[in-house]
Amino acid sequence: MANPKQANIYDVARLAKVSHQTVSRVLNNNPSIRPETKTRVLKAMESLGYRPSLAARALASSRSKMLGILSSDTDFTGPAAMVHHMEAAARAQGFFVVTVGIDANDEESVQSGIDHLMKLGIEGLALVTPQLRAVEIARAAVSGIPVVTLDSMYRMDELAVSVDNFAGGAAATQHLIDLGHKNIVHISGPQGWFESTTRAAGYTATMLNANLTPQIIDGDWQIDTGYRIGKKLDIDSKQVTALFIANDRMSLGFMHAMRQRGIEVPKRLSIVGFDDLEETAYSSPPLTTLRQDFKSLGNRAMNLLLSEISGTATKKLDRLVPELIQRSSTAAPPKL
Amino acid sequence: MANPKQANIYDVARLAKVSHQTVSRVLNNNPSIRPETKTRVLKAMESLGYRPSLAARALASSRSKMLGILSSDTDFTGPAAMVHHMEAAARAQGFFVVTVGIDANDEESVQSGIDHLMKLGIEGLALVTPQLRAVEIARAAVSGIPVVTLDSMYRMDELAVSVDNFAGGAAATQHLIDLGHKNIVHISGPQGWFESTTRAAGYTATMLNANLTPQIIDGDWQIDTGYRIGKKLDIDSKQVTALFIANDRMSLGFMHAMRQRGIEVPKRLSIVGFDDLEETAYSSPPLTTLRQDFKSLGNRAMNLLLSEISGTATKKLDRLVPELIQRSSTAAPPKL
DNA sequence: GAGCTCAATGTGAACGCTAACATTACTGCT
DNA sequence: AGCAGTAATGTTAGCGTTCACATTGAGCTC
Repeated sequence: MANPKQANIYDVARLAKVSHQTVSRVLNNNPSIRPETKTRVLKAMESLGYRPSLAARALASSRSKMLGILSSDTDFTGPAAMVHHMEAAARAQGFFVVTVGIDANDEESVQSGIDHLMKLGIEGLALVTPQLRAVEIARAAVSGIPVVTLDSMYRMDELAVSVDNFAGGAAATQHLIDLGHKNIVHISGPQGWFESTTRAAGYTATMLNANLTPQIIDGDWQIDTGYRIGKKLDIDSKQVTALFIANDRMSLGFMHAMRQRGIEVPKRLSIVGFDDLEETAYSSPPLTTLRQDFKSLGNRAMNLLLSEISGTATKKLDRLVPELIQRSSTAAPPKL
Repeated sequence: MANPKQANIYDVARLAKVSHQTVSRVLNNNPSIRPETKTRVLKAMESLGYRPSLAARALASSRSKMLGILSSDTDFTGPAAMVHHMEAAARAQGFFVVTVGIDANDEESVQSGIDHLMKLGIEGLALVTPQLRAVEIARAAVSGIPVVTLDSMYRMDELAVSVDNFAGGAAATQHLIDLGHKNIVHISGPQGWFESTTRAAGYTATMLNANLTPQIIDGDWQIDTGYRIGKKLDIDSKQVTALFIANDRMSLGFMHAMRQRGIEVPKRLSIVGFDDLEETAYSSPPLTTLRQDFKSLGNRAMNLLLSEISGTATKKLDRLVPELIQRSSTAAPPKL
């Protein structure tokens, strides 16, 4: 209970009647230590309430055990879940994670976030910033440590875990085509996001492949944007019967507009979202969407990074395919 | 561009033709340094690309510049937003934040999370874990550094920033009473959460004050629980006309059940939620709820913690009152 | 112009660990 | 018995800062 002063490695050594180096060996699980000695040292540590100083260790070994995560849009469920699971995975291996939230559209913010992390002497960095520009800045500012990107497809020679957004976009579109829809509109995410362009590309390719004409409306992920587009979209004269909307939040806003306009989903209009937010199963109607496994994404990314740090890396890229969750916002098209 | 070896304080000193201590003084903004000397040193740093070693500084000064956040339910918007803004506030003052995500219902998880942070030598800790038990464990395991709690009301002599959940619960209830409702049911959060009990207390007090009978159904924050309660709640024979539901997610689930049962909100039943999730404005119908300002909450908590660390603390407690956001899920009761 | 003060800077040690090399004490072999 | 070889442990020297104290020299007083 006494806490006059944190014990150091010498205090432990003295109590265990060994040299401080032996204590250090116990600390680092050096195999050439007699089990008997080891337990003696362990006991001494215990009785002194010894805690190794990370700072001293970092200074002497120049390994900080620190990892950085640069994350934008941390308030959203997806990034938050990824970051959360990355932290857990890192902690399981004794690493500390400093997460820095940035505004990915503000280069200054990205740069200062990176600087902050570099000051720390991180051993690895994870980028949870889908915006192209932010990734570029980060890559340029960082050298000498491995960098893993999540949810992006920037350069294939780097470490990356990505969702196969192309496949997701294609699956969404194909699902609607299979139901018999021909006039399918896509509301995309903002420019400059990997997810946006890739989902849109999956949509476009699938439409063309079925001899249908792609029609894309630019969105920006915001729920309100989905709502506003929904309010003014000319559905009848264009005979639109289905939409693939690039994320669930816009879909929720869009469906709200449909309710207000008295347009029935899925009777008149089918809708497919993307993300599988939790509330999406409880919306009116429950939304057909593509599920992303953020937990797995985070875990894989962190393990990639850790294995690169420890030099045991085998593969450098990992990719997850989103899964189509079919609910009641999609049905066969109406006869027009 | 060369990067043979990170320059240290002696390299800078040599180049600037001063002693290493003078460099250190420049680093720490010591006032007793001649401006002329200072710029010379600064220039030397610049040209060497010097970066002070945090580890060495921590070792020598025993100040780590590290802060810990212990956070449960990090995937949810509220905690995620708080953590995010706390990090930003800390970074603005040169601190590094390590956020550890825990399962607050698993004592083991709480304990190991704390241990992890203590190893780091954090200078302060923030608890974003509303569960009573987790806060207790944390308080017990930590000594010698300031601890701030968010969103809780554990011990009034500690640092804490809390939402006045009592006032929030009371406001929600009063709003329904003002509309003319008498038979108002409350669906609460889970046992063991500060928010749960306090919101329920605000409800109960307000009901009693109006000579009405409180009726509480136990919930657990989950959207599905709201749905299931909604599916089976006996509304007619009990002549329930309004509910105050302890959070928005349960409200969303509940309203979904109402739609399925063909019970109109707010015509037949008024509903008030709590949190003001973003999607809540776009639900069917848009939900009347109580808004919590997570950004402000996070900022205030961090500033409280930082001022305590630097010894400039003035006040120890801060409290925010949630704001009633009136939308279309509440109206006057029907004539039954 | 000797002595004093104070501002500006320098010196050496300490922080708690790891790295690299040194020493000890067994074991087994001839 | 003597010696090599090796398993187990010890010794010394940094790592890059800050801290406490020492030194220098210019400006002032009398």
